[in-house]
Amino acid sequence: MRSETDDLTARARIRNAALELFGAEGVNRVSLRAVAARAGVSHALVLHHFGTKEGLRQECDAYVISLVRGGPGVEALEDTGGLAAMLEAGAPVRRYLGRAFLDGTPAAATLFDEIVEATERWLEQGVAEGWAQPSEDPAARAAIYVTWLLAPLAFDGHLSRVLGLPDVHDLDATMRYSRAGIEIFTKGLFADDRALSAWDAVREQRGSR
Amino acid sequence: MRSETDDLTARARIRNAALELFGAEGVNRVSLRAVAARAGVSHALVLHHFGTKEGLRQECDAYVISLVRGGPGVEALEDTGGLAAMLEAGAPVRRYLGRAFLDGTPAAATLFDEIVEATERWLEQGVAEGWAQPSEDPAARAAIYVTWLLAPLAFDGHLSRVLGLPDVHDLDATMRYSRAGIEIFTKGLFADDRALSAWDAVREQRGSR
DNA sequence: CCTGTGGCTTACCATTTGGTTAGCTTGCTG
DNA sequence: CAGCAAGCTAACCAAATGGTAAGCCACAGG
Repeated sequence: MRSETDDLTARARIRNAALELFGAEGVNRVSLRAVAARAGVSHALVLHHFGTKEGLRQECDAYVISLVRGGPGVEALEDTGGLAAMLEAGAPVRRYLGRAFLDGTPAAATLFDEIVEATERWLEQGVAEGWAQPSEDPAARAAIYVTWLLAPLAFDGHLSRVLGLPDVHDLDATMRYSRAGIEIFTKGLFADDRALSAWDAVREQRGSR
Repeated sequence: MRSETDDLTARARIRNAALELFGAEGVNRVSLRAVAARAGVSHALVLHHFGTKEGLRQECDAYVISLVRGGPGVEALEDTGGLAAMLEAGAPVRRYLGRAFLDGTPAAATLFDEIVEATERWLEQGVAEGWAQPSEDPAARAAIYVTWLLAPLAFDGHLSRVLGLPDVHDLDATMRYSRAGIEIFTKGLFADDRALSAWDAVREQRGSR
């Protein structure tokens, strides 16, 4: 197993270093000098290759998004909404994606929209085929569903701490909490309609005000 | 309605300004000078009152957490896991809390743990009383449930954009997506066990490797 | 009237940040 | 070999940031 420092081009090394650091810390908490140091180059080289820090971020965005889109099969965005490909990607990429969605970069916003749209189509199909529950508000449901699948990426630290796991991005950790999620998606969480009724009561109350 | 700039003490004005800005942008993207400007004071006064930026953040943490804990009834953390109080708080407070969880401050971590623990007890009670589904892994389920309730706070921008709403923190917006969430919690998302079966298949496959 | 004391500001400082410039090295090509 | 382009660096810069020092100002109490 060769060291990453040896073989890759400096440009790729910088991109990878940025990917890891941006994903772990957030873009604005990471300085170009930190990226350069991790890549083993001078900080001026980062600018030489990417122009600005924003340029570097865009390169990371494009790279990661290309991984997700061109993942295991072009139909990735057609089944579980591209999220399968995302979850199969390496931990650094996953972390970076989570950060990107949180930071709200334009590229991430576009990707998010795509995923939600694909998910809505997918669920619509599921309803037609009978394996998904119908919904009063399919658009909102698709959006919420996507945010829920992304939630573990956003709250990784808390999840791992609470579950006593070393790192949520470990496959073991992913397995455990995804099981809990699928359980809810399959059986629901509530055994009766009281929450739904309560919500409707609130809606009515507000509507009559 | 008086302007906030008039009556409050400068200290409180600074705290409120910090709360808003930190919540909207994230702590490290906001400078002390920006906070000071919004509060209408010099940036040195911020330091005079709170010592350091970290001190200011801790004050915000403590203030917001006290709002959540001492919200509508001390039993807040006993029913829907303190999240009800959180959602009833004003938009700035909600935004700040979301950021705090994402930034992973120690105080936020403690609060998160409390909420998860309270939620687990609450669900346990629900199972005993028959209004909640049983779970194979109650701890993981409680943790996932909490992250799911927090997800809209984390992905507010994306949610509002996708749903065509001006601001997720508007009550109208909250109503809409929470309805979709409760729907899933009540009816589930999948109408059969195929996702659960697929997960178990993966587990078996991994276990035998 | 003096004398604090607390709220508050101006002026300053060291550090870090993203970004620029000039120049060095290496290797390819005419 | 000349020269030229690409990869790369050291040195530098202006701006912004968190933080400090000194002092102003109002007002309470002796």
